[in-house]
Amino acid sequence: MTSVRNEPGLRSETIRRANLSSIVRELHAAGPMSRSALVRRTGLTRSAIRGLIGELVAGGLVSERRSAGIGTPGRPSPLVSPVPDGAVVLALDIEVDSLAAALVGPGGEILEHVRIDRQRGHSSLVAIVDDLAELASIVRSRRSPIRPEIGIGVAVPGVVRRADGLVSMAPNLGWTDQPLGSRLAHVLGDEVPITVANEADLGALAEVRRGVAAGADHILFLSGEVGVGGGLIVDGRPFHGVAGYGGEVGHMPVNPRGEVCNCGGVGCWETEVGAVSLLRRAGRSTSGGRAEIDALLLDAAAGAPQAIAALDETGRWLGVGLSGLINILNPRLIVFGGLFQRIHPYVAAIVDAELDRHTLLAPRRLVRVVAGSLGAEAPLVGAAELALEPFLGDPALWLRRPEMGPSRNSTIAVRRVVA
Amino acid sequence: MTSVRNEPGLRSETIRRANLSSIVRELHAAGPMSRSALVRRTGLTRSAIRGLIGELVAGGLVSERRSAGIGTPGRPSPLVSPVPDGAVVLALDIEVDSLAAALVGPGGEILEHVRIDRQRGHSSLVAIVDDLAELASIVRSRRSPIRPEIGIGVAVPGVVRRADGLVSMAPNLGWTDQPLGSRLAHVLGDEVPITVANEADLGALAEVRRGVAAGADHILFLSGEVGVGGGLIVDGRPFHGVAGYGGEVGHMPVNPRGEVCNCGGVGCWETEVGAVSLLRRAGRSTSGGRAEIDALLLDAAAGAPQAIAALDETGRWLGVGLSGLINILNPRLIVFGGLFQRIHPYVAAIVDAELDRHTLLAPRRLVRVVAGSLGAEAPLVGAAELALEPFLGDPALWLRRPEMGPSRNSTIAVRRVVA
DNA sequence: GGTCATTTGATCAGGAGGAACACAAATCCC
DNA sequence: GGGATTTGTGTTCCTCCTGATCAAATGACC
Repeated sequence: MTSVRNEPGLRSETIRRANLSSIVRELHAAGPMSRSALVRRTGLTRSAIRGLIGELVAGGLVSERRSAGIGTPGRPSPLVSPVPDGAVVLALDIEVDSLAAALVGPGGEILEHVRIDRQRGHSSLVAIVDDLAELASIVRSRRSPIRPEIGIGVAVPGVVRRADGLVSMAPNLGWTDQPLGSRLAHVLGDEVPITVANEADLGALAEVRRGVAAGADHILFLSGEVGVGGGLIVDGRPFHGVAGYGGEVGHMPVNPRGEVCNCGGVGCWETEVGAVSLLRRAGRSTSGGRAEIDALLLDAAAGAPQAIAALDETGRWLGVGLSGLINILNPRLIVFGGLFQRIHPYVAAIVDAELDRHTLLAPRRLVRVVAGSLGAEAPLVGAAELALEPFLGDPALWLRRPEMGPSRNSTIAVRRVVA
Repeated sequence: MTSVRNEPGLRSETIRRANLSSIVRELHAAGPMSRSALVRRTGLTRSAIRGLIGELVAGGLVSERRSAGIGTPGRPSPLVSPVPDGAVVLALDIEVDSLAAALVGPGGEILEHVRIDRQRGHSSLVAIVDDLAELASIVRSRRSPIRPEIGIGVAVPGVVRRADGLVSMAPNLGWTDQPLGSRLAHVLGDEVPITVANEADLGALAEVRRGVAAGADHILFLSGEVGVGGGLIVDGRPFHGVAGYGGEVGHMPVNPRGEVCNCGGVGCWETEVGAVSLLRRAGRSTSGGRAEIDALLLDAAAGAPQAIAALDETGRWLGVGLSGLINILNPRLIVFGGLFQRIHPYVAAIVDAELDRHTLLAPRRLVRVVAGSLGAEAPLVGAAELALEPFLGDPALWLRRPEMGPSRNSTIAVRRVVA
């Protein structure tokens, strides 16, 4: 039931904000383009674009310069570009075996980037946050002086409550109900909004903004090393259920006679398709991490039967689980990230065959399974996009007023006195 | 990647349309209310509401009348109501064992309603469409003269392509790739838009608009007799993947050693939780349909062990499958419809217990499982809501102009001649 | 190199739409 | 019956986009 809203109704200002947003989004998505291209892509008139661009230029968010002549008749249209320093975000990424920080500018340009290895296994919240803070100061110092970031985005391999960045569960870090968001705010300062999200959700966002899924409306991103995570883009927007817990496809039950999962359930999908089961099937140490997987893939490439059989079996279970997800979600694209991106060449054929067997015909025809294009940096890129989102949605909030002109609202109403 | 759009950019008119829409939506959702209540709920000013209501009144879509005094000081605010004939839709419902038609007015008021029994089993597209046409003419004749409906919504127990109403698969009707949409347009006329959708999708829409889930943002509606269907509401809007095929939760794989499903797969959820498995577990005829289920429930209520055991087993599988869905979707509410609504009292406790076992803690805490409130009419109600949606989204398109005033755009520009 | 077509920027009037304000009307309370 | 309160009414103002017109800059062509 709709109730009282605190926001005011739509008014002229809403239009302006939305139109500014659509210009900034176009530039962010497709890079610098001519003013006339913006006219075509936004549907606004030349006059309107002119006014809006003027405001963005005055506000220091975009710049115009003469475009190099490109052989078309007519008056040349100036090239509009985002100003590199216009809106910079800090992206942080907590992975099972590494930590990373980056400064990212509008258009997704990575200005600075640091990644350090991390011991696999459990670490305290405080220790990780301190390490992240150090990485942040490193990338910041490389680019000083810089205006403060407009937002901070953080990727975590765990279940995250969006509202405050509480990490409800992160088995690979050994975390339960750890207040990552507030701890980060404590260390990094609370002037800048900090948004924490699941790494798979951010991988999905990254691939749909800057990767193979660019511009797709409905995608499912699958990521995982030990655990298996899913990220959903629905109608072009990130999906995350009621509290941000959505997308935990790893704990979909697929095999009631399967193994016990570390979530407490039995036969969860991730017990069949995760790195551990793949390594065990191949007869390898399950504690080796990424190097062990790489060795397995080398074996498979060389034709080792046990390696190939292990990948086939994992591929079959991937197909079984994905079938259910495709039936439920009817996505246009499934993007393999993380571990799955690396094994994609080896399992793609089997996955497709399983999909043919288990998926309803209609949604099957529409979906494709592809490897991601961003590799290990997908969550970091997604974290930047997440932090940038408020800016893209309403850039007017970040317009620096050139000078505060005298208020024109000085009309003094004359009170009429009635007898 | 964003591309050239055909729509113009946002302008003043967009604002007006959106504000008209929000007024009409409020009235549709919450029923008649005072003008001042609309001011509070839309966030618009009194001036704006005045103008907008005036336009809607002049256009014949709403009416104002003095409200009965209700004991509050201040000038009384007139009650704004949708005009019953303002926007009427025709809703059609194809069920396994019945067909229905209804005329539904704004506010969801059912003006006329007919439902007839149907032989369970396969029927040709042509025969069913002819029957629906007859039902349509019956409800129409009961309310003549009436202006033509503004839309027709159709519920089908099958997989439907939204774009043209092609029924890709409807096992219970024996349909494969049947062009229901175009056939209906052929018989009912193509002046009025016809939208066909899956019955579970429409059940979800019905429950979120007029049922237990009123106003919830994220819900999963579960429906089914023979097959099992799911309907999703995501962020308050119906979800239906790329082509409308989303929500087919019945074919989620849950038991690789289970039975063969009529989709060709093995161990689909619906082979474990559908009516057939329930009846078989209870040792009853699996061809009996609804009456057989009712008898089973009577037995269970009387304490018959086999009936109770069968319901328990179905409840366990319900819980297992729902756990996966909750982990993936993080919904606020799961609404049991159709068969599941009827068995809800008998399985609720077991389902909850299974959810406690299999669902991740964080999303588990936020979700509730409830019985639907619309019973067998949920798909029909949803079909009406679906047909009404274009009207709610932009009521300005249905404003009847009282009289066409002389165009004021008669400014004749003087062409300046330059030397 | 000049001319013309074409495309696009610049400028300005116009219109649409909501906000803000003052005032009037209608109701309740005392 | 007077006052407080709430809400409708009417007017003015501001914001923002559109559309028309002119000017500028470029390519194509002779």
